[in-house]
Amino acid sequence: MKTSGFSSRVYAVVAAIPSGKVATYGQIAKLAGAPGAARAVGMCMRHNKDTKAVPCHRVVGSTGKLTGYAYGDGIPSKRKMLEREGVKFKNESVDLTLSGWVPA
DNA sequence: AAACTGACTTCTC
DNA sequence: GGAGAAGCCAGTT
Repeated sequence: MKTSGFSSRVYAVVAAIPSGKVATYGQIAKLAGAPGAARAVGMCMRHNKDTKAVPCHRVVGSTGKLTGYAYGDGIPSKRKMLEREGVKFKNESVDLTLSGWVPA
């Protein structure tokens, strides 16, 4: 669905996340031009249908905790994919200190 | 147009 | 650090 330009910006930002790194919803919202709209970002991700065009699995919570994921087995599958890309995990959360995406 | 919902974030206990 | 409550933003109904 077209929804709005905001969603398009969100998709663009998420698509810009390099492999082996993860970004938080707040970070994406800020880069998308709507700081604080972390929830809105998550909504777009859920609506997203192109997981390969928009790696929503590289999007995690502020603490690195894996949230949502409407594909595969959900969280478990998401976690597995990230680990495969080289993302460091702390139990059920991502180690943002090592795998946190830092936009240029 | 108003109200509700949601893959969030932050504060306080 | 974990549990509970309040606040924000955009989208959907």
